[in-house]
Amino acid sequence: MLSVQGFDVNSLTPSQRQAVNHKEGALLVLAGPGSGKTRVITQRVAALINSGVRPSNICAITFTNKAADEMGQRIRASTQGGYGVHISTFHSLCMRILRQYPDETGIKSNFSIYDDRDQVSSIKEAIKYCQVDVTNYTPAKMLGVISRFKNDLTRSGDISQETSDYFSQIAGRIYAAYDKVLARNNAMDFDDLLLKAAFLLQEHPEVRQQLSERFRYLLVDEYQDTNHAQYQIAKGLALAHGNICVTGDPDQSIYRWRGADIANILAFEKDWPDAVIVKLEENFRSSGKILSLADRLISVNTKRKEKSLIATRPEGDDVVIKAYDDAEKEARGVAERIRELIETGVDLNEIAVFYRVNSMSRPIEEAFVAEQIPYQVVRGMEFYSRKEIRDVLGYLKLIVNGADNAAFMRAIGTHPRGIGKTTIDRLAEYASGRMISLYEAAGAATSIEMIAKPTGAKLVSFYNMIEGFKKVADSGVGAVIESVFAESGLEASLRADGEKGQSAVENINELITSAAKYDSQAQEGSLLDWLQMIALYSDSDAYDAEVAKVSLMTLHVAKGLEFDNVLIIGLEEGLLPHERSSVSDDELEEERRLFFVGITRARNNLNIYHAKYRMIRGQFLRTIPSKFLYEIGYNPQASYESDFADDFDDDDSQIDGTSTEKFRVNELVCHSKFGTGRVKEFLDLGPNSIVVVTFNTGETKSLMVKYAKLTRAAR
DNA sequence: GTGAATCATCTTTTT
DNA sequence: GATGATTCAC
Repeated sequence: MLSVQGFDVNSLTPSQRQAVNHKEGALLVLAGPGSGKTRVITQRVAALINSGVRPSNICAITFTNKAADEMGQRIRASTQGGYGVHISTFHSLCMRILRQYPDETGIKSNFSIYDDRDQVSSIKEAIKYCQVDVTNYTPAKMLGVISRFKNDLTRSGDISQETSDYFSQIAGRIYAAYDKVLARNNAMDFDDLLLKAAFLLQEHPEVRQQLSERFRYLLVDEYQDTNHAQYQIAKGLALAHGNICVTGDPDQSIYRWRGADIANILAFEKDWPDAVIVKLEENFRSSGKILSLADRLISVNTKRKEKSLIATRPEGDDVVIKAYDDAEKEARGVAERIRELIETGVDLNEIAVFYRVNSMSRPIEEAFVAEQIPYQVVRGMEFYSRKEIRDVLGYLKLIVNGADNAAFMRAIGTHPRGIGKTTIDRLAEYASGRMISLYEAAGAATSIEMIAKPTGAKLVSFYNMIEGFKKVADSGVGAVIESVFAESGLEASLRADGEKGQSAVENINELITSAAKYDSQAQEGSLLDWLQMIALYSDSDAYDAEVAKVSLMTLHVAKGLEFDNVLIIGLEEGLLPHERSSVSDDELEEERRLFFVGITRARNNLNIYHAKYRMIRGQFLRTIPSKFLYEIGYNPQASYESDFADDFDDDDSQIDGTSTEKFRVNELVCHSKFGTGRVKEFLDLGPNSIVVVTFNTGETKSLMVKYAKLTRAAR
């Protein structure tokens, strides 16, 4: 009855059937969690194919590569010849489009795709070039600003140097400089893929025409998490025929910080006035008790279209909510709970642990190791961001794209080779003077006056080595990596590095194996194709749902997945909701949706934990239970008071021997870390009094008086 | 000029 | 508590 995998049309609800059978024109599927949304999309694609539409005329866009793979498998399972359907993420689709139209965009198709670390080094260069105060314009901040510009399809030239405020002017200049750095390196960041594709469609009607002839039916999953650029791309692709189907749930929008705009759902009805709207409100996934908890939580959000969650399953087990003393005990509690579940015959791959930030996986992992519970951490880019892997990729990117200075720096710095900072600085000076890449400059290094002849010879031999690799590149990706690894000196340097080097060697061997696999599967895969593919491939895509292991992941990664048993940890103020997101009501509502997403992943069994103390930035701090706990109808205070004294009173006096002070509202205070601030609220709880302070940095923090070491500001 | 060692900084979420 | 920038010793 619950089988979401099944494809028996007769088992569809009337709404689902309506969505599947609506083949021409615009369709908006508003679907709650567990409503069989992905099933509807998949079946709709199958229905299109079975009614005679050529698979290659269908384009389905998913949120992750993993989701794309799964959808592909399901479509192939339920159709004959479902192979030609284009299924990918927005980013992968845009990459392909950009490679297809180099003349229209002026982008050479061997571009590098920059990940976050390449971006940081590029933005640093841009900031330096602009000669602005580094403390006000930090790399992370500027990358965030630029990313928002790009996602809103604002180009650096669009930012007025006259009418904008001072910060925007500077940001605009840094944005322009950053663009120049990327262009010089023949590189694109993730946002560029979207932005350039969006403008390609906007400014070249003939391209738009060709693409809408190719993709006569467009489907977009997780539409609530599309940003403006993605919205324009989808609109542009469907403009000619209007066959566009999108599915989404505003209550599951958790990427607002990345530019996702729920307004896209509202705009859909305006853009496509004839759009049919289908609502899927029945939930086939979660037990009644889990669902009513989720409903209670999400109802607190005020900026939301009222939508009901209709349970179709029995009430089920009680949701377990528990407090532990600290993160270690919480982790042990998780492990114990999982042991219990295993004893009742639960499969390991039907258990997942969710948390707000990646660093929270560590105590859990330690507990699992101690308890011998097999697990997999599903993380963003774990494998490809390993140092040794990035080193190898540096060489490979340089082989494909000699203009990529970041790749040059990475490759030349993998291990000591007698070329140091001074030489690189001089090389960079020479290269920028002649408007050539570092790589080209290295090839001519012996004729650079500032560089000593023996050092210059080393640079030239590095250049010749890379040139040599180019010849190997035709014989397959695996082969290139093998020769790069052996001949660059990287292998020798790692092998001389003991145990640590040994594991690095193993990782690179794993890379070679996967590349060789790619060689044998891809029909005409080149090194360039492979590089651009893995740049958009994250480790969460490698997550294996079949393997007998418990899954650990952030709440963001959990979106779109489901498990029989779910454990969510760290329900504490500052963590969930996260302190960086608690500034505005909108952000708080997004945190609430994030928790909602986590809860609604669970089919049968849900466990929610929080710790009374947690190590934050190296400090052991007493926590405040998350307001979300109260919102789901649970009073954490009781568990806090009961055993607080036994466990911690002794330590308390050692942490801070001073007696509890009483602060008045509006009083000026000083904190060793956060600086000065003004008391906003004082909760007199005797020795456990809490003071809420708005600091001059703009942050508002709730602090336990006895730990915070607040002093009254003299004045 | 190079490479190791120390010091300081910051710490959300992801394609 | 990791990563990067800077200093320091050869």
